[in-house]
Amino acid sequence: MKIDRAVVKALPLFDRMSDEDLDKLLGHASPRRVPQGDTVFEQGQPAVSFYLLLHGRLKVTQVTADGQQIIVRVVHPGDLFGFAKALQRSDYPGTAIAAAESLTLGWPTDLWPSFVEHNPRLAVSAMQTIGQRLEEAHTRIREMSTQEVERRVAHAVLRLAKKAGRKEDGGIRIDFPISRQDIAEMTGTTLHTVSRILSAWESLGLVEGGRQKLIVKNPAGLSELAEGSKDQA
Amino acid sequence: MKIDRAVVKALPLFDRMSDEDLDKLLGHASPRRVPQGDTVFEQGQPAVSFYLLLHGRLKVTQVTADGQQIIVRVVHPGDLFGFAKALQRSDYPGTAIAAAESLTLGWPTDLWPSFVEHNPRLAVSAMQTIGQRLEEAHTRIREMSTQEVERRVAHAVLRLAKKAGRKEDGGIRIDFPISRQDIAEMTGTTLHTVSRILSAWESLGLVEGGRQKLIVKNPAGLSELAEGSKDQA
DNA sequence: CGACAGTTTGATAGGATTCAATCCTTGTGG
DNA sequence: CCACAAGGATTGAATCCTATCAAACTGTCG
Repeated sequence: MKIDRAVVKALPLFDRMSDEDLDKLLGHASPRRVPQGDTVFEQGQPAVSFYLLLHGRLKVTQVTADGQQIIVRVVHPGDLFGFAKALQRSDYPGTAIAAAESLTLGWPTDLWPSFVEHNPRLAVSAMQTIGQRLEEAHTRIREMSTQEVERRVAHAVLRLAKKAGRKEDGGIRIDFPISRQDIAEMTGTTLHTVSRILSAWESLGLVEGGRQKLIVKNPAGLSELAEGSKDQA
Repeated sequence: MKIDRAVVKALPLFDRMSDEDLDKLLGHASPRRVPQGDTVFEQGQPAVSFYLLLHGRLKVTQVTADGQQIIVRVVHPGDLFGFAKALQRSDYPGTAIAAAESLTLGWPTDLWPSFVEHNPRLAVSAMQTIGQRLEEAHTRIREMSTQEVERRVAHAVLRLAKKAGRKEDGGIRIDFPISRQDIAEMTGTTLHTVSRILSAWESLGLVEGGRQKLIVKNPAGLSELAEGSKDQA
């Protein structure tokens, strides 16, 4: 399969890299088409590769010892994922599963250290990426510590709309199949509660739901909910 | 104030650095004694320096828009902290306050990029550090999503015992002043609930409480609680 | 047109927060 | 050295949000 160099070059992570270096990088990369529902790697497997998502959408999940599942994060096009080696561990901490048909680019994990040492710029960029992810994690911790479920769901939906939203007639549609269960696993609640909340929102005209479908009709209204306007009164 | 080079050199983050480079590094560092209750930096301030904790104990807190406070993490001796620049932001995301009298080493933030570019090894180490922190954050998210309060508190206490425990007559003492409120802010609950839980544990002989004091008498018993033995039955 | 996966909705129970009051402990000042 | 202030901790009672249990519904796919 032919890899479009321009696509990769457009990503912030690689934009400072010379064409020469980039070609060398792409020379080692293996593209892979991932059908919906298939996994790129699974929790506990040895980390043999790290990846870049070119197209589609992935969910990274973790299963706890007692069988409960959570969604750690959603991978959007342009995101690097599965670089366990950078986290100083030899196996993947989670499972990456395609929420929609996806296209990934994979490199052998062994190449990571040499990449980083040969391209300090890349090292800095990668570190910033992880840093941002850390901040997102802290945001989530903060939300889960201090906010009730409805606000957390509001935040999660707004984030999805921003990261994976596509404008549509009178609303922003989440551009990949997403279930109530998924949202529940992102916010630390149950699908029942999510369903109730979305139903309530739908009757308020804030969103429009459906089977694995979600359209935000009134982002401003949702934001108000998310920010907890009740304190302002 | 004289800085003990050997102390710094012993840290994993710097152990691969040459004496020469290390001296250059320390030449730019400013040591600072931080009395209990004082802050090293505060949330929202411009990130002028990044730090290393040599001695003592710090709590990194965040305050939400509506005034609620959470403890993001506890900084232990040997930990790097406050490197907001690496997270691609110009201000500190949280406040670092001394839980006990502490000693820090600070460098101007501007030096960070040059450090990293001149010492790829350091870049890798730093990235691993952030990576570990990310994992910790995910662990916390997972716990908050799936576990009831008592198990979360058990985990938090065990972590504290491991990171800041000091053996004592028939128990492991958390070696810095810590209140129920602190534990509540670490686990996303209220001090009341924490107090009730600790009281219950004390009557079971698992811990011994007191004013800003906590001694783990039976780590194994606590672990059992933390792992959720109820599912095993 | 079944069958299944996803969704909705009702009823119930329970864990945790909130509100409130009291009790300790520690440090300070007279 | 003792008393008092002040922050910290404990405990009770009531409430409420959310999970759980349970059942029915519906859109979609083969």
